[in-house]
Amino acid sequence: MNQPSKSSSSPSLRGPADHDIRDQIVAAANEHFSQYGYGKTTVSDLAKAIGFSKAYIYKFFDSKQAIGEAICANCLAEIVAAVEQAINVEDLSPTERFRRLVKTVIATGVNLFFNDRKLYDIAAFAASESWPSTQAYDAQIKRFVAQIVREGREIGEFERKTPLDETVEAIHLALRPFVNPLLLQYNLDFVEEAPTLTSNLILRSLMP
Amino acid sequence: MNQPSKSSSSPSLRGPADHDIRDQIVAAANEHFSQYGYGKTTVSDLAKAIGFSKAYIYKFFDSKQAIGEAICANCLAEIVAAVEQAINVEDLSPTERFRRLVKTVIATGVNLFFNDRKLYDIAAFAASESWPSTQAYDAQIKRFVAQIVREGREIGEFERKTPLDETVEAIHLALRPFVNPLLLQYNLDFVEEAPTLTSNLILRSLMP
DNA sequence: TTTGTGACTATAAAACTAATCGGTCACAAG
DNA sequence: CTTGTGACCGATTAGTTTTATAGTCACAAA
Repeated sequence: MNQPSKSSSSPSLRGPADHDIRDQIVAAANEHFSQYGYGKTTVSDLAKAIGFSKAYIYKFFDSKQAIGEAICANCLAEIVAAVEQAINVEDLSPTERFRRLVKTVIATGVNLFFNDRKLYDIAAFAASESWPSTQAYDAQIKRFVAQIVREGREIGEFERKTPLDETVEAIHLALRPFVNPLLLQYNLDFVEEAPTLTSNLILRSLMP
Repeated sequence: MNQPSKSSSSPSLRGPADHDIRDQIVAAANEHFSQYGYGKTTVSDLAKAIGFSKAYIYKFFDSKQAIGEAICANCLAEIVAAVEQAINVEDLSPTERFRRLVKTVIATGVNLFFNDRKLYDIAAFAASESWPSTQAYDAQIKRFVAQIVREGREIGEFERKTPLDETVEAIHLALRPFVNPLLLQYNLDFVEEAPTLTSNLILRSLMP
């Protein structure tokens, strides 16, 4: 067996999947990237930060971009977590759940933009290049939408004539300007009204 | 009166509003910008094209950007015209009118992107800087939407509970990714399904 | 007055060079 | 086997210099 044990899902990773050093690299990258930005951080900087040589980094990551991917994935996972927490509350109507989904996804994204701009820039670039992390994020949000719509239909709160797939796809498309980090930055002017306006529009279209 | 007679609406114009030379400049700019792009065209190029000196251009336009504004306005006016032609057909239901609005605005925008990329780039830049031409374009599309929704409500085809303003604003927001040239380029992947999907979603939300 | 220009400047973009950085590899130590 | 590195190469990038260009102005001809 010449091939080193690869991580379960993620590509462009090298060496043992769960390794102390890997976590150290990610931690250092998170600090450096968010402080100086992706472009101004060199791989040597990260190596120095954890007290190893640059070459050693490449035992764990395929490329600098792969490190960016990891940091970006963390970033987006936080948004997903925030949304999950917001909508997974007992005794919430699908309507209310959906409102919260929209509100939280926008608020968390905007927060990232203003309070962690350097990390946001990575996420935006990732979105522009369709990195796996971005696709996973997108898919996760879509899953949340599908879950809420399905529940709403079962309860009888939402209409059932339109194919579920079409509904979910359309909703996802309408939310894209605020879900996708690359697009969000061009829609900041609408961030105040958008949650209510868009939620209302979509919920009206879901009415039985 | 020291101030030269300014054009009625547009700022950053100089000298007589309707002047043969002005049209010549615009014509030359249209050709050069669409062929070589805004950046690669110099004001001297335009001057040479119409057989005058560069300085004379500045008797009619405040800046090179002002010329770009004029060309961009033409561009967007063509989209507006296409939409107008598509929806102003006798005996069309508001529903059908709306479908045509969405379909045409997307198709014309995409066409501009693929067949007149250099001009599209100007429009995209204009959108990113919110030039007056872009704002006017936006306002015009919004007016079309308002007109259709109003008619649909009068006929009883659309619901009347939601405030008209809110409805129009929400629809405009949902269409933005395809109306705004800056955003359109990031949504090309959805250009096939978007018209139907988005139209259906919005029309469902308009149902009485 | 209106039409038109050459000469000028300050700024921005090319062009070029030097340094840096991403990434690899052979090799060493435990 | 795993852990770890210095030396090296090609491609970007940073820094500088040089060139081109946007925009102004004083002035001239009709």
